[in-house]
Amino acid sequence: MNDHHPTLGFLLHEVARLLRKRFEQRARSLGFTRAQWQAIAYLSKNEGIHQAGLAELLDIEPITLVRILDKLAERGLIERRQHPTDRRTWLLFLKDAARPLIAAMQPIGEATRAEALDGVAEVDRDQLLQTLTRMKSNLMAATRAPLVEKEANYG
Amino acid sequence: MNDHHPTLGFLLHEVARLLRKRFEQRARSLGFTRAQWQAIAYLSKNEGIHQAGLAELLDIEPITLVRILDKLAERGLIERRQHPTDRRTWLLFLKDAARPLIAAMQPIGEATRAEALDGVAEVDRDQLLQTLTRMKSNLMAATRAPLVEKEANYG
DNA sequence: GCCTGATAATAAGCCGACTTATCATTGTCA
DNA sequence: TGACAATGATAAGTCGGCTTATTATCAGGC
Repeated sequence: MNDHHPTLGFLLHEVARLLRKRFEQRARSLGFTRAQWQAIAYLSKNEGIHQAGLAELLDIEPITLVRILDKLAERGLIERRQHPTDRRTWLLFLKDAARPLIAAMQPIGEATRAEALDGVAEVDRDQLLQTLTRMKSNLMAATRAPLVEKEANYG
Repeated sequence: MNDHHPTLGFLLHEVARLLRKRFEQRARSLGFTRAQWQAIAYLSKNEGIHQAGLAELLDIEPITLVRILDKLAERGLIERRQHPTDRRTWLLFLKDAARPLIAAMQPIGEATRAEALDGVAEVDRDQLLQTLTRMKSNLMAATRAPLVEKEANYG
């Protein structure tokens, strides 16, 4: 938190929030949310996956996914089927009702992205992706190895 | 949602979430959250502001701020005082208990940022800030002027 | 002076993220 | 083979966003 402009963290948080908000403004007419759409999108490329696996792909906690899937299942968009041998496990499948939605969502994502990146040069877009990807891997490494770290060691 | 790698929106969302999570891992010992810290930080530079004004600065909805302030007030970190003439309005002030926390938070923010940006060149950091700032203003403009737009006009 | 519209704060209720904990099941290995 | 650790799903409860709606109050115009 410097003088007047926010730090990188807050800025990133705000941009992500605005992007999400904008996406949802547009997607509302279709009647579901970014998180639901994301779950469907990933699932469409990985049918038959189990919940823990999908949560891993989405990089969210399993319990977060459970509730999203509950809603999608209620609405008849996905289906949980029993694993043939492991009775703890559910396998996930799209139902046909979900498929047209995938097609409908794509252009909304593209329009939102285009709007956000208006006036940003191609090279800078590439650079943005690169930098963010690096940050993501730094942070994933850091959050996994919780706190045996600089400040902990110094203290 | 392209083939295997996530779109910009999802990537941004993930990086922001990881950064937040990491910050909160570190700040937990101090006992408050990113949103609370952010409110305190902005407030420390704008004491005497009213709630609507602070919400505007933070770019969140007033009702979102109310709850954050409720918690901070419960813990004796901030104070709502009556406006001298306008009885609708509360003016916000930090209490002395909050001041040491500001000092404690700063290095946590810096450490988290440094960790996230490890291996990212100085120019690329600058570029990142610039691109994100541009995206933020694009999106703020877009979300304000809700939906009289491309897809709406074409339809 | 009074009505009407704007503004400040808040309530209610939804959503999706989290942590922590529980329960059933499975797999391992001594 | 039988105890125990690991794993899959879920529950409970918290947090911070949101939308929509309500209550007070203020400010202007007639």
